[in-house]
Amino acid sequence: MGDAVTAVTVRLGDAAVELAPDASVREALGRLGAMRADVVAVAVTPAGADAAQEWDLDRPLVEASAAAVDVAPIRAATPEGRDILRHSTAHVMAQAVTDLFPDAKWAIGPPVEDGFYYDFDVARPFTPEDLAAIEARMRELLAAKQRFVRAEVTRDEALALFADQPYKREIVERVEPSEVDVAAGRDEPTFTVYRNVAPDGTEAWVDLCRGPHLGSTDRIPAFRLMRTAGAYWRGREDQPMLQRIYGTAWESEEALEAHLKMLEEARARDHRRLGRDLELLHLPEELGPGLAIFLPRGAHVRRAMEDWIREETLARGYQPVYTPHVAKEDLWRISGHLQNYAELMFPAMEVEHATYRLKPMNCPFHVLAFQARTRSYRELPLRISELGTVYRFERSGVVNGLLRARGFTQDDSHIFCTADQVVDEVMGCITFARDLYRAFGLGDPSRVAVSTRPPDSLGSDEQWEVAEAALVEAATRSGFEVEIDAGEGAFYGPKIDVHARDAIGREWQLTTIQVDFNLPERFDVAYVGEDGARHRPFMVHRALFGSIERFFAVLLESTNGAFPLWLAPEQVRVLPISEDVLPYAEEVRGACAAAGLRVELDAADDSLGARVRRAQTEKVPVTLVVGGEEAAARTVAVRPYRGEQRRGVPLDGLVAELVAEIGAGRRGEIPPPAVD
RNA sequence: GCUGGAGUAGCUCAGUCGGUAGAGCAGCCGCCUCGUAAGCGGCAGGUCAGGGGUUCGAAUCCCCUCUCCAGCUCCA
Repeated sequence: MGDAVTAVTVRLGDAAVELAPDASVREALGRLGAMRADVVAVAVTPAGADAAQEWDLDRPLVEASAAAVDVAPIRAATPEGRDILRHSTAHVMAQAVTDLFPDAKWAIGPPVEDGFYYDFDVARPFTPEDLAAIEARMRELLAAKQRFVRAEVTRDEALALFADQPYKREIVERVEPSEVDVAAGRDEPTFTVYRNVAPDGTEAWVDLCRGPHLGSTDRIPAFRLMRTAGAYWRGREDQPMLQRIYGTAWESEEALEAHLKMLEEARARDHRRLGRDLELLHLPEELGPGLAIFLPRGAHVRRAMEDWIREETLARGYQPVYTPHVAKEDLWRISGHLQNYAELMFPAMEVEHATYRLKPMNCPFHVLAFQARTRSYRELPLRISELGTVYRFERSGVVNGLLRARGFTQDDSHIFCTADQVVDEVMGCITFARDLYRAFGLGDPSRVAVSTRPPDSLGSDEQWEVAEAALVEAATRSGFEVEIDAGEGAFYGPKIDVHARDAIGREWQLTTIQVDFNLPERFDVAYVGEDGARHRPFMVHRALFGSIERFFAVLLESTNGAFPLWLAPEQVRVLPISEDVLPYAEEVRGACAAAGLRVELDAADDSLGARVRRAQTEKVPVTLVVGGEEAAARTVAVRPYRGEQRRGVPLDGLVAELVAEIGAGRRGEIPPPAVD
């Protein structure tokens, strides 16, 4: 390094070309036949380096400080390419904001999933009219064909350049020298800035940025400003609130349109809308935010979920308990919830000189169940389980239908076990979670993450280390690649979160498995060991659905309300073609009901077409149309929600078929259907 | 909790300059007796989120509160 390089060999796959050091990577790609209009940047790997760097197209080869480099074009329609495109669009937006609001101070403007944002400190929040004006100004800047020009500066130069930009100065001041800087013998980091240069050579704007960027502003094919939002500087509540503008940018108008259409569809999939339209849920204002009523159709689905988990829980050796919804404050003081969790608990209720609290968690009750009598090591592992409804006073801004509620039900279990049983027990929970995801059509877990010790937490270092290691071992031995979410554990112990991906690709955290060493200590929980002495058990807490309500909402949005047969609130609908076949239609309904199917007869005074339409829009999995032909032959015409119609299907055979499908569905043997 | 946006019939939405509210769907009643995604006609349905203010007059303008949405923060 540092030696004068006279020529650089540039390789792309099998092709190679030798160029002068001052040639740009753009030129190199051109010579290699890999330059296209949609190439936004270049992945450059200097010989000997183990990772590629993203470079601007106009950056000269000499800056690689290597005699040979590997290059690969980064195209707009790739995740990396879109990030660059969006990052550049964020810069253009900041320039437009500065043009329209000269006093605006800039914070950060990164690409994010599906778009970008930029945070500003401005005198007043942006209005929708401001957004339209900013977007219009951005279109002028795109047409102005400003080039993005990269430059390296020192810390002092950067501080001088952004003398009137306090947030940029703060960023500059906080940066430590990177590994690259250290390797190059620099004790100060190098900063990069990007100047926006107009075709006439004048500098229109400059921003601190790691890059890379597009060659020029007219290379942004399609963008849209989406919305404004408040956001704390550096994401901390004690910091000033900035005004954030979200936008999105894409490689083509078509891609932008497709994205906007997808957003529209996601809105239509909202569980609150589906819950209302399909008469599953009722979220009236009279109840209060974060509280829900399950209407009969929703209740049928929920019961199917609850029946499944109850049966499986018993089959896997858990003991059921029932516990109350409130308890005296003393209990919450012993458990530590009043000290550590008070802001999430509903306020106290005074009753006959005693103070009661709604339960935010089921754990203390399960501990009391364990302590109902002296426990022997022979009883361990003891798995205590219930569907326990808890109430948490969530801050008003975070409540979100069933996904984030103030009252919700956990399929909650606490496993009391010895140290050497922990790994097996946690593995059992992970396997259980996998089986549950499969049965409910979510496929296998998409992500398994162990959350480690957070800053404010109870317990000793040794306890945490042992428990974290046990969780990692259990997840690994269950066949999952474990990710570590550092510092994300609960205050009372580390946890494993099991995530699933829904039908439209969104990831949800559902199952949580936690080790709790707080409660056993606080309640002085003990069992009598083989040696006759008292021993402290480990306590593993797990909720597989997470929350029944939340899982229900995820399932509803994932299936778009078209539940698999075994979960559907109404599994079969019978439609008589005319009044004279009503007796046979009744018979069909009766045959289904006798087999345990949830079935309705729609003999309303509407045309068959209207009733078929109603059955389809209500997403009933199986519609049976019966007329004279069917009555005579004791068959049905089957119209499934998805798939082909079948006529002349024998009634008995169909009922057996549906019963078999329900069994298979419950056992997780039916793969999820195509996206509805 | 914080920032912005919104709240009109069960649902989706219109309502101009401040002049006391309308459509489609759903519901109810009647006609039609029907072969696979909307047959026809009629009726009823509103404290315009709630409260206060300005005004001769408020869905419309102002203030407060509640709720919802999008974020931030937080989380199952």
